[in-house]
Amino acid sequence: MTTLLRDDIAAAIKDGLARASTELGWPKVDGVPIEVVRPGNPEHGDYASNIALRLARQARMSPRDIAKAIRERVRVAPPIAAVEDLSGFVNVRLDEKWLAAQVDEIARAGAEFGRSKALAGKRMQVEFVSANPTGPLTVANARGGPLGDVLSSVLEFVGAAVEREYYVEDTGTQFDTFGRSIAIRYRQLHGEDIEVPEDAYPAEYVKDIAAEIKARDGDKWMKLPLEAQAKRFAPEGVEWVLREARRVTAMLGIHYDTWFSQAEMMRSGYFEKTLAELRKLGKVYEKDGAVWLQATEAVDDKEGWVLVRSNGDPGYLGKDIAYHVQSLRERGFDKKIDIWGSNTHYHLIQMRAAMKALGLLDKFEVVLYQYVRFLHEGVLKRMAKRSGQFLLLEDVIEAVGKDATRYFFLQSSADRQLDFDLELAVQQSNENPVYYVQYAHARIASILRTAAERGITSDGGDVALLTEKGELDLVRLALRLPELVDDIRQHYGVHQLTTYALELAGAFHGFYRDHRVVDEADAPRSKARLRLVQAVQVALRQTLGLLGVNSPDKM
RNA sequence: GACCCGGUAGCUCAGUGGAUAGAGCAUCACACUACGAAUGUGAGGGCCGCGGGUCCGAGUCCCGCCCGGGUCGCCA
Repeated sequence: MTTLLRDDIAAAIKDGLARASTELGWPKVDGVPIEVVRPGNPEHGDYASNIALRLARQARMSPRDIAKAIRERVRVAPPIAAVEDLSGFVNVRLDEKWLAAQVDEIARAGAEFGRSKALAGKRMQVEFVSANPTGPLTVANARGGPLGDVLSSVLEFVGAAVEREYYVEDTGTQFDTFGRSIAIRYRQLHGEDIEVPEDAYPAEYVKDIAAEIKARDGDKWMKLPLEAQAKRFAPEGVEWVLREARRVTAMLGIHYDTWFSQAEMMRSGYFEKTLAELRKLGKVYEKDGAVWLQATEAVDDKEGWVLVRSNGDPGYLGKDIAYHVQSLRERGFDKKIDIWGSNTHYHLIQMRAAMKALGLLDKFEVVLYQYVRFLHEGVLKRMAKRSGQFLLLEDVIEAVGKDATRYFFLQSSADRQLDFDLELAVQQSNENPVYYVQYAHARIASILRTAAERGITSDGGDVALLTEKGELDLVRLALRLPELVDDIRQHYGVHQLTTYALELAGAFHGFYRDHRVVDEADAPRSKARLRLVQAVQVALRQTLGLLGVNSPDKM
């Protein structure tokens, strides 16, 4: 399957339109794309096009006449069985023999089903989570995990070479503060009466890190002044955090290709190089001893944003621009997709302005997800590492498992805010829709086992025997997966996969009720239906695979 | 004040400008001596926040307003 079914249908309609246009002497109607959708109402066929409605004004004809003229000229040949026109729509019905034959195609394709080469040859970097390396992963900053991981999987599925990247921000103020926080705890552990200042990280894990250092080195560092200790301990703290991040993301089934260090980027000289380029472009100015980027895209009254602080330290924006330039130029990615929390939306405005100035805007994409709050003592709260108030990702995974955790994050669109109630999540984990989908998969596996025990397999099954609506509707649904994957390639709405999984599983459960698959009295039909449920299983497995969720044969 | 996201069934949410707005949960009533009941069938439940506009057609696009969340730092 090299092209998408809907594209084939659209091409057939376009061909019909072209013929109608020449035969009837219509004015030129170039440039109008043929859109094809799956109508919600089955009476309207398998695909519908609104082309006649779109053309009506321009052609100064009634939509019905246009639709009729097109309908009469669309070539009817598999996969198309019939073309109808109704209220200005051109509706297409798929050929049922052709549909049945797709069962073999899908079952045979197996792990290849749904794949494409749409992005073959493209190198893409998907950067996600990348939380400040100053504490463990919380449910808030973890939301980017499943989003980024599944998007990466989909992009790979359509042929791209994808690198999953965790950007380690191991320079800057927060990094220094983290080191100082550890140093203070270290001193406290040695009996020093020193308070934790307000801007430090107060949480318990900071003590754990300090205790680890003490256990290993004793009072070896006590003679150093605080700032020197901070410098010494910050990288150790980051090591600890990254070790945790690696472990916990792995629990979620996420495996990064690169853990890219900001410090390393700074050492590469890219920061200065990028600054020089921006300066050359005339996008940079000096004020109050700092270096600023001109806010050409500003949506408010700001004139610019700081790239280098007046104390000489590189600012976050400057570093992030340089990091992106390095990824897209030196590291050679055709596209960099960042999965960011919505609190960075102002940063995104700044980044877009910078990327535009540098001519890299078309290679820079961001998926913003809204924040996750959590229920703490009955009250919804935002999480913040610096306030020491958060719900650990690890605790959630341990409570409800990897699959339910991933599914929870992937159910709603990134644009929607999530509220997390751990108690409720545990209580409801058995009702997580992921099990509904997995159950469909396991049920099919069970049917195949039972059939095999009774000496019936799908071998030699003739899918031409699949003629019932209930049977063919399953095929129709399965065939939607490649199109859905292509939608996600374009719009990044990975949550649609969970909706689809639910729909396919539901369709199968309904089919199961009405149709006996294994029937010793009718071996040919059994074989054909076994083939069918195998195809459904393939579609389910492919979908769950993209979601990073298991496809169990037994539950 | 400016900008971003959300407001759809009691709850949680789907819904690429199309034709009669969907699912899960919850409630009620049913269905296992049949391939897995973690299932299925049926019922009830909707001014798609409000008001304008564009369009042949608006839950979807535009404008205004209301409500909830977020952001606007020489932090990251």
